[in-house]
Amino acid sequence: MPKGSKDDCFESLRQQILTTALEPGAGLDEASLSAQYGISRTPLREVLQRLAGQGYVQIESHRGAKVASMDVSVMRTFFQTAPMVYANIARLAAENRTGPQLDTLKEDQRAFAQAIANSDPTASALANHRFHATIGAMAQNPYLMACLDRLLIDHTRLGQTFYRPAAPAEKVAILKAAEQHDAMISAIEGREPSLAIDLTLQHWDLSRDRMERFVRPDPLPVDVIPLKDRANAL
Amino acid sequence: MPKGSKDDCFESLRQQILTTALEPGAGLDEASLSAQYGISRTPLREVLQRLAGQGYVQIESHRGAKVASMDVSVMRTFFQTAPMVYANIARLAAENRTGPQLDTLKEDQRAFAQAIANSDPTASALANHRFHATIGAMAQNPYLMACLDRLLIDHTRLGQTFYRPAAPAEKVAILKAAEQHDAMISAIEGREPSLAIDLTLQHWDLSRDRMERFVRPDPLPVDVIPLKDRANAL
DNA sequence: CATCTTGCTAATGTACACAAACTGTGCACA
DNA sequence: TGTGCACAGTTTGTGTACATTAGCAAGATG
Repeated sequence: MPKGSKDDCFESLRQQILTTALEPGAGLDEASLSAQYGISRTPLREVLQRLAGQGYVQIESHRGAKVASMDVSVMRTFFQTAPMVYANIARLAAENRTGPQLDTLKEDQRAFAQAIANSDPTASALANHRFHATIGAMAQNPYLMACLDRLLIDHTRLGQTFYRPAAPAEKVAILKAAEQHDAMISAIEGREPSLAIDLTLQHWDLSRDRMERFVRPDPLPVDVIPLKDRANAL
Repeated sequence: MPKGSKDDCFESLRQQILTTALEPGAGLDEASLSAQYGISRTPLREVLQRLAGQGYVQIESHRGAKVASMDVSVMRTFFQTAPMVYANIARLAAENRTGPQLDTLKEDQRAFAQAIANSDPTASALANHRFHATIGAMAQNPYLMACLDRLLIDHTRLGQTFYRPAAPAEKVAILKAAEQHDAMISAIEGREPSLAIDLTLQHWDLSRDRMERFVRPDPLPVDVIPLKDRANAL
């Protein structure tokens, strides 16, 4: 799909990484990517370097670029760090948000609701990502924003890898998440920092529980096998 | 000074930015820089992009690169954010530090003390930067590290702009800072997170007071002008 | 006289060719 | 049979020429 635009390439790669269409650790070949997007290797390399600067990819000298990995040690750190940063971002967003930013946030939420209605998990994940990135922008804090960006990358990717399309609880959870978004919008619009923090932490708990349930699912019932068969097994 | 190495160029620009030899907002011309460091424009652009990724410079499309600015709104955010991040980094560093990292930290502190002994403010600022960056590495938290990196850039630059070589209090303060570094090393070595946090916050208070004193100095004595002259003025 | 248009200039952005480095394979030798 | 080395192939890094764009200044036009 030759498009010719560098920004298109950047966005495409970014979204593919967020949706794990490009899996963590996947190699990114300059030649094939530049051919794929119809741009030369020079601007493609710039795209990769920008992605590396924001934590999407890792570049090793003479070994090319890889999608940022997500091993267990990173996950541990993620769960340790996210709530603190999210809470502080929420506080600052409630204090510093501007009118246009609030409009953007509501638009993000509309897109999120639409994606849920369409039962499109990829689109909803990306819309959710944008929603939280917009809250980050409201905080007007470039330092925390650098941290938040990286957290959101891994959060969105974890949400994808832990997504179970078949589970009915999944649908309930995402609808509840959408409700929480609405409440967060109200808190930010009403400039209520402490409420925004509380709602954000509740939102985090929901997301964390969803992921934990995936790692440590409900054990299978032990008495599925009838007693008579159990006797036979012995 | 043609050196031929890309990393040299990166380090040189980085240090010049940290020491404000390149002032915030200063334009960075590709052609002259590539000539200066004896590398072609392509690798130089990569250097600038890497610097942009870490927050040292800002790149605008078709307008080239500038040293990251430091306006008042950024400063406000800096003072708001730094203590929280520093404290959390200190806690994690005390919990997660490794032996080799501790050696590096002690080496950084030696270099800092040496720079103080030599009365070299530029070298001591860079050594101090490395000291705190090493503590950041100990925390093993890539999310907070991204935040810390940006904070340290501005912290080091603020320290430079607020430096008064003539003030005797300055010498006292930097010696006290060195003592605090030693205490922090002990706390990290002894794996005492809460102590590390306390010491870090004390260290922050010292640094903040130094900078505040610069902005809001002690008022000049009002009775310097003898009374008789004052009568004449009327 | 003010404002808009238009062309020039100096910078950044792109493409491509060449150089350097890493990886894997095959062969020789212990 | 196992180990080490050398070479080839592939991929990344660099240099250079060319294309494109933003900013500015001069001129035309209302």
